[in-house]
Amino acid sequence: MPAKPAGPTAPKALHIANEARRRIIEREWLQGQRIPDEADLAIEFGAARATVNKALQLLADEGLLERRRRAGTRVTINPARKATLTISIVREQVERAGMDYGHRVVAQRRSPAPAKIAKRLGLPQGTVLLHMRAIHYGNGRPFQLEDRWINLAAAPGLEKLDFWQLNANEWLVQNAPYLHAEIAFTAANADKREARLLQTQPGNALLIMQRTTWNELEPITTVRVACQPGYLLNAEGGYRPD
Amino acid sequence: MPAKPAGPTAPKALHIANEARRRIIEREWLQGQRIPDEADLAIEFGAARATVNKALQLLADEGLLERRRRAGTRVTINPARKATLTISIVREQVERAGMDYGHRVVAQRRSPAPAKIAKRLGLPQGTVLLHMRAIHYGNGRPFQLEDRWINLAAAPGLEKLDFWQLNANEWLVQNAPYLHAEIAFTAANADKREARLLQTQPGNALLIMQRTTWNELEPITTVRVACQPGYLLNAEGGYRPD
DNA sequence: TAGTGGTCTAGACCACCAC
DNA sequence: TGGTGGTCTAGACCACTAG
Repeated sequence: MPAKPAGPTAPKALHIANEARRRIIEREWLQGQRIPDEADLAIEFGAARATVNKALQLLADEGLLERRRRAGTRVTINPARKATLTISIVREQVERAGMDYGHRVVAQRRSPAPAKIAKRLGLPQGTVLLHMRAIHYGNGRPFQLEDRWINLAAAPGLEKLDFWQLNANEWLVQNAPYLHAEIAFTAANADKREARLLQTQPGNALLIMQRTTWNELEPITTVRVACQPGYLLNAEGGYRPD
Repeated sequence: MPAKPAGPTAPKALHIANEARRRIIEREWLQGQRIPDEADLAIEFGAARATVNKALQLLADEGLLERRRRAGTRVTINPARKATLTISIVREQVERAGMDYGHRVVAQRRSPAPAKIAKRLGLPQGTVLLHMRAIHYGNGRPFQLEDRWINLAAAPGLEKLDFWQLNANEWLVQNAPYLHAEIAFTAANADKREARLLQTQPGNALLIMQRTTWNELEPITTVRVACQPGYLLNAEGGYRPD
């Protein structure tokens, strides 16, 4: 008899994952210890092995389990805490906060890449890039400063656009999907220009987000975003609730 | 004839995912457009529908596709860029950087929760918590400052421990697994005490990481970590390479 | 109400590696 | 070399919702 009903509406794999998580948290399965193998758990939960596999892979992705062929599945001793940052386009961030969005281009010109930028992109120093700086506003107050370098070769069609009006951020998201990205965060003291543009004082601590993206062949763009003082970047961590 | 060989060693689902990603990136499948349904793709790739499903779910998790029953699968218009932060225990971070790890507890005492902390934990103001501050060192130089509040009720066995010697961070990771976590980043200017402890100047911009964790019943701990000036936090973004 | 994704099952073969 | 996880298949039923 093939295919039993897939459960009322509660994904069985999730149920198994949650139950396994409970056992780990309540120390029924101890750190470093082996847990029963997939076949046994399949019997216990009355599920197919594939379903148990899906559940355990979920926990392994979360870092709670370590799985190896032949060696079995063990509870991780020092689980790394994983968090997922969802970085949407600035406009959506601002609008989600219930503010009116605006943006203004401060500078835009072709310019040979400085050593630092060239290195970050992996391009020869002096390669001509499009350099632009813009301010994103929420309710008329500066929200983020954007300092972006764009590899013209990787963004066909971009030369013709008028970024004085268009939003480079959104154009790139929509027109130059990336394959690989590097993201880093740091803090910096606002310099005079940043302070002026953000309408704050020089020296104030700013959260800096630095992103570089590549397609399969070449770098697309690198951007340094300086957030307004006090900006709190939230990430989602932990596991989904039962 | 059941079960064909699972492919030489190349997971077929990954191959399909990569090919689909290529089609998106190279605009063969346009933003907002519907892509063929699972059954058709299964035929095209000579795979079972379950395999195609796995591949497309992967892309949906990455934010490249939006899938809805009956409506089909569409290419996301403004894909949110997702990044995964892997936050391991400080000692591992330091050691991975090739430095010697050390840590020193600066203060430790029971104390009623200040309003701000109580609110963050969702506990009544004045609840007695364990408050501790510690410095983590790399090669003898301050690496991170940790300011932690622990809910004693959620960490049984903790009262008896000697945190002047033990590493609270690691003890908690090993003994009080959390179910839910909130993580946030911001920047702050070092105050005098922070500057002294980090051996830097007051006013310097510090990257601040603020984490709070809960088990299924109650908050466990909240911690504010101040990183040394110039600290760069790397996240992993984008998609896995082909 | 019919088309699409979501999920499960039973069986199978394979890769890996601890023993 | 055998036990364990990794993956695939073919078939099935169900949930959701666009038309």
